[in-house]
Order: sequence, then structure tokens, then C-alpha cells
Amino acid sequence: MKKSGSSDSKSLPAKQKVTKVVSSSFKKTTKKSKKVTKKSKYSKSTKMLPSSGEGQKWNTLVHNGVIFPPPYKPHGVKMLYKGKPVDLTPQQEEVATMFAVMLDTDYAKKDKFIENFMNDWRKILGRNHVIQKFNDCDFSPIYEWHQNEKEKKKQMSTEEKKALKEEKLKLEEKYMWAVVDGVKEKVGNFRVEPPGLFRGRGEHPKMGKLKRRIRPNDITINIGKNAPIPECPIPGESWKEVRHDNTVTWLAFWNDPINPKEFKYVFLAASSSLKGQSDKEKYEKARMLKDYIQGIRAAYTKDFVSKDITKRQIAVATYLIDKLALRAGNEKDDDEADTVGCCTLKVENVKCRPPNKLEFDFLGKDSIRYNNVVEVEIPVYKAIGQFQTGKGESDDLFDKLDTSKLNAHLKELMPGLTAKVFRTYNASITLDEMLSRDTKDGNVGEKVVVYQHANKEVAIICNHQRTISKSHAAQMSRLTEKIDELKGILDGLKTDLSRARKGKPPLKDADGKQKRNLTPEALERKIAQTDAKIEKMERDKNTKEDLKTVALGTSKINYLDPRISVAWCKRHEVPIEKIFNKSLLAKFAWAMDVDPSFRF
DNA sequence: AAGCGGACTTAGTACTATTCGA
DNA sequence: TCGAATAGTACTAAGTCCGCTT
Repeated sequence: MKKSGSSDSKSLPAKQKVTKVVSSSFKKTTKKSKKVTKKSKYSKSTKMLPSSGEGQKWNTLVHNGVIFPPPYKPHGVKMLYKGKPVDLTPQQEEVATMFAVMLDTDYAKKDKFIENFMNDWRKILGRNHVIQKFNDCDFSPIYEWHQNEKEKKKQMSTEEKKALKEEKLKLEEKYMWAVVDGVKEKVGNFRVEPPGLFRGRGEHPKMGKLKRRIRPNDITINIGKNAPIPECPIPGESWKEVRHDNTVTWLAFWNDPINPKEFKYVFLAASSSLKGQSDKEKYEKARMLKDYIQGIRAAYTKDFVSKDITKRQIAVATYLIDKLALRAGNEKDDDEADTVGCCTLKVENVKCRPPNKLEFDFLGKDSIRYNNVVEVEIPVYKAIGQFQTGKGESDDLFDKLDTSKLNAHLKELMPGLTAKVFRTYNASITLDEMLSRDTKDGNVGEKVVVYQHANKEVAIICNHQRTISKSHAAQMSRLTEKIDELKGILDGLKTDLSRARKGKPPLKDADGKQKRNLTPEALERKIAQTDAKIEKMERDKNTKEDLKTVALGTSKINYLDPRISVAWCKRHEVPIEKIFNKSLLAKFAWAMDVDPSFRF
């Protein structure tokens, strides 16, 4: 019964199913959607049974393993060394080409990148190779060749492109799906990562190192006991290991060639019910924090002045995580980019600005800068000052603290509470409150703007950033130009209007041609239209400038409880498709039947 | 309680597909 | 209808946190 129930809801193509559920449940009576909620709760709870058994994640698991990138195809284009063409073996050429195709990126200009690349390349060139120094290398012939190849691809007809795509799809089709407890689910990343030069973010000490090719012998497969073991797609080679571990969700993994202590996993796609279930649990935990947050805030406020320095540090750290949505901040190795989170903040990352402001300036995850001046309670301000006294700039601000101590403390306050829950909580509660406060009667477009505004607020809280697009400045000035042009037209119309009112004909236009003689009423209408157009363009221009460094997607995908959005859409008759794209609809299938009255 | 292996979520960017506006 | 702008997807790096061992 369980199986038929769940496969029923899953075997349909997600796309159709989701939109159907949405559009039918919208506008309909709440009675109906309540029924749906109950039903799904029932089927979910029966489905939970297998997973509730001691960390068990599945009963049966069937899949076809992973697909490997094609072997390297030598192009034979010779790079130059000291101005002369060099013969390279295919293997040597492959690595040279990896660098050549990056010639127009910032990476190729960084000393560290070049150094690491040269070290690994030289190993493949061999000790006595003619190529010795980077500065004598000229990769441009290979670069030109690559540009040419790209251009050729672009010039292909639509039919040719389509055929190529279909061919690829055919080849990959069988790897795209897994069957988990009898339900067909999409696999997330079934393609093994191709070899390349490591592109670490920020000042990563390993940037430019060769990420070697992964072979079947590097890969461990996880699959159901009774399922057929996936055939190794490379003839003559075999998997490293086959496991049957149903306490984990990965289908395969290999050791990261850049950092062999770490793993690269193949998981199910975000649309799978396994992922959906844990996503829901994440938000339920964040909602639980709602009931504890008052007490937690009261407790840490009290501990700002605790005589126990560890307690004081825990209190201040928790405050920062809560108020500023900082990440926990685990320790990092020397062979990683130098970034910090809350627990790893250095003295130099926080400056006291009298009387009670703090300026934060540090590189966080992905080396994204966090720079923010905030007013804090006096006791926090004082405590930070105390933590800093007698320390050097690069010393830990919270010397008595690390993430495990902090999380251990949080767990005493609420079951399962960890630092990251605060980010989820604050993001989702902000969306919920802003939506309910700011949504006014109006058309769908206006409501969507309210949503986007709330989304932006959350993105700023979480410091989700993006790089300014290369064409941003040009786009802005083009907008300004257009606005000016419209303003010119507006002036002309106004002149014409006053002349028309006096019964005079309009002035000649810029080209000296006679304009049509319009009635004052028609002119007034035109003026109003142009005015509205200008206003809209200026609004668009402002939001564009506002959002040039803000990434809205990350919070939507990871921090905002989708049920808030779905329920809001239902309440305000906004089609959910205006808020969630196809992949988000699939990812959030579990949230679609939420009651319209749902609040976070 | 430190340290580490392990598993999972979160993140920005590069590339592609689709939509928009002259 | 075309190229530019925008939206969507693929990719994989970089975090968090758990639980086991020493």
C-alpha cells in the first residue's frame, strides 16, 4: 500500500504533476486543500516508517552507476616555446590545452595559479623537457584553435545542434534515473567530473593544480543488495568497490584528486523525495526555533556580562549568529583559502566604532566579503572590546570557542539546534513577516514586486552576492540615455500642448518635419503615457542598480521555507509559477499542498 | 575533548535557453 | 525578427555538522 501510494505520486512526470496540483488547489475551497494535506500527511507518515528505522534511508536502491567524460582527443596544434613550435605527447598537450583555454580568465594571470599549473605540468613533461619556464611559453596557437572550435559550434545550424543534443541524451538517458524503494527518481550529478585545472575561489593555495582524470578504479558504488551491479562503462576496467549501505543516500563517490581526504558524491537530484524529506525536516527544525527564540535571546543577553569568559564568548557569538546571520565558522587547513565564520573571526575582522557600533570586515564562504557596520547592545560592544584586548590582529576573537562547543551549547537550549538553523529561521521568518505586512490589494505584478523585495531583504541579510555583470555599466548608461530621450519627447509634448491650447500648430520635430496636429486631450494622454513610461524606467533602473551585487536565487533555493511562498500565493491568487521556476517547483513538490493559512 | 573521517547542504559562476524590445 | 537581456541549468567548490576513535 505504501509503495503504490508513493509511486502513484512520483511516477508521473514531475512537471505535469506539480502544475496540476498547484492550479487545481489554488482558488479552490480550503476544504479541498485540507483534505489533500491530510492525505499527504498520511502517506508521508507511512513512508517515514522505513527511514525511522535506525538511520535507514532506503530499502531498495537500483541505478546504473556513473558516466565518464570521453577520452582526450589530441588536436595536434603546436604551442610555441621561445618562439618555436613544440611537439607534445597527447597527455602533455591535454594539460597545455587546459591552460590555453583559460588564457582570457583572471586565473591565468595569477602567480599562484601559474606556479601550481607549471609544477604539475612539468611532472608530465618530464625532467629534461625543452619546456622549462612559463615565461617562454606561448599558448596562443592552442587558444586560437579553441576559439575557432567554439565559433564553429556556434555557427552550426539549429538542426545540427539538436541532433547532437539528442545523441548525447540517448547516451546518458540510463544514468539519469535511479529507483528508490520502487520509485523512479532523478539522479543529480551522474557525470564524473572531467579533468581540468583546479579553480578554487579567492586566494586558494591550490589553484591551478591539475585535477587528474577519474577512472572506474577510483569509484565506490552504493546500491541495493539485490540490484544488479552497474556495468563499468569503460571496457577492461572495474569499480574500486561496491557497497550496499542503506544508511546513506549517495549512489557513488570518489576521492577528490585535489584533496584526497575529501570525497565527491553522486546524490539524487533535489526533486527526489529523499532530498525533499530532509528539506522539510530542516524547515520544521527552524520553525521549532520560533518557540525557543525568546528564551534563547533572553539567556544570551544575560550572559553578555557573565563572569565566565567562555559563557560570555558563547553568548556574544550566538548573538552575532542570530542578529547578523553569520555562519558557524569551522576551523580551516592552511591549504585552503583563508576565510572565516563566526567562531573563527580574527581580532582584525571586527572594529569597535564608539559609542556602540561594530564594523565587520572579513572574507566568508567562497571568499565573499562581509562588510557591515551595525549598532549593537552596549554589553556586546564592551564584551568584544574585552575579547580583543591583549591580542594581536590575527588572533582569534573567540579564543575559548569553536563550532563544536558552540553547537553543543545550542543543543542544550533546543533539541537538534545548531548554528545554521538561525540562518534558516531568520531568513524564513523575515519573508513570512514582510509578505504579510507588505502585501496590498493590487494586481499580480505588484504582488510579485512585494515578494521580490522581501526576497532581496533576505539575500542581503544572508550576504548572498554575485559579481557585477561585465556589461552592467553599459546597460545602466543605455537606460539613462533612453530616459533622457523620453524626457526630451515629454518636453516637446508639453510645448505642443500649450501651443495647441492657444490654437497654434506644433513645432517642427528634430528633423524639421511638421508633426501631426493633435488635440490638447490627445496630447495630455500622450504626456501621461510618457510620464508613466519614464517612471517605470527609472524604477527599473534603480532596482537594477540595487540588485547588481545581490543574488536572490540562493535564499530561494536554500533558506526560504517554500510553504510560506505557496501559502501566500494561494491567499493572494498569485500563480505559483510567478515565484518558482520549473526546477524549484519540482524541488518543492512536498510543499505544494500546504494549507493557505500556513504561516512559518 | 581533540581530531578526523564521513555525509550532507549551501554557494557562486559559467554556460544555455528563452524572452524581450526596437 | 534579430540581437541583447534575462532566466534557467549544470557544475563543482566550500561550507556545516555528526559520530567515532584515541
